[in-house]
Amino acid sequence: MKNLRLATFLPYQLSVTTNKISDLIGRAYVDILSLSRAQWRVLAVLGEEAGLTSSQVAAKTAQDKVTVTRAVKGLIADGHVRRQASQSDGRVAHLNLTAKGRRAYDQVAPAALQYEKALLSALTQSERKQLTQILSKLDTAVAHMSS
Amino acid sequence: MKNLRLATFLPYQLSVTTNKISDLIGRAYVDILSLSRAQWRVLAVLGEEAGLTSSQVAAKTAQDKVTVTRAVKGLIADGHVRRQASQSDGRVAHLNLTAKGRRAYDQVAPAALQYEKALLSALTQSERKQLTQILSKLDTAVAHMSS
DNA sequence: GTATAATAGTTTCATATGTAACTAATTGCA
DNA sequence: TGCAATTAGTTACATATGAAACTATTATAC
Repeated sequence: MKNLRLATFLPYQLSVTTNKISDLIGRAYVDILSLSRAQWRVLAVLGEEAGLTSSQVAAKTAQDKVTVTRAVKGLIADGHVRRQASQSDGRVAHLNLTAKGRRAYDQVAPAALQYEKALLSALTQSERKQLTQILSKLDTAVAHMSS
Repeated sequence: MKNLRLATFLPYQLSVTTNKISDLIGRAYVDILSLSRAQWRVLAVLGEEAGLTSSQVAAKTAQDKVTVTRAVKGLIADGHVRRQASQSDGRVAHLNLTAKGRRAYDQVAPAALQYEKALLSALTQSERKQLTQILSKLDTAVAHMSS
């Protein structure tokens, strides 16, 4: 078996590059809006689709339900999100952006897309396709390995 | 400008897939050795190269110096690492694996490589090359964007 | 040569995180 | 119907994290 060298170890490379990108983009919502990454993700999915429940948000953002609970608590406290009890199921509540939340979303989403665009401009069209496909394959592989 | 959709947003995809992989591999050293990810990274670079200083470890593992301080403290406490003051520079200390640390490294490194191998087997040879190259390009791009 | 700046590393503080235990509501099924 | 098993969501706990302030040492400038 070949030796382990961190610098060429795929999971490490992925982690380092991903964290750099996350940190960079994180500034957009941390600096501008004082939102945590978890909160920004909640905002983002609610901006796409209104009325999601906490569990749905957790699934869509790939975050722990505890993380979502806390993020939502903060977002409600500062008026970005409104919670509305479900009529049909007493356990769940639907979450929606307030006008303030919508403004925050409309302010940060373009900045995020701008970052993505800048990153993607470093890649050829073919590389972009490849990357998406590779990530999808890795995702499938890791899912199999976890079970 | 197109709309933001989290599911197809590259930084998000990268983050989700990377975290899944990190969590999976993390089990190898968390479960087997009760090491944190930060500690494992320190162990890994010291396993490759002996006598590194804390700063060098921080640079090589892409971790904050505070994180390294704490990881090293733990590793010294449970006997995986030994610290040795530098003769030439009173500020720094050189870090080395103890015999126990070496054994831990020798035990976990193959497991980590095994995981990497399994992941890479989901990709074609060409995709593996592409991925490394793409990550490197993204890394360069994000470095430029940060400054 | 001495004062200033820079570097290595640690500690403090405030916050973020995941696991597990918990409450409340709903579903499944006998 | 009625009770066990699920599910949604929260709380409690232990631990992890980064920013900033701090100490000690070395390098730089004059």
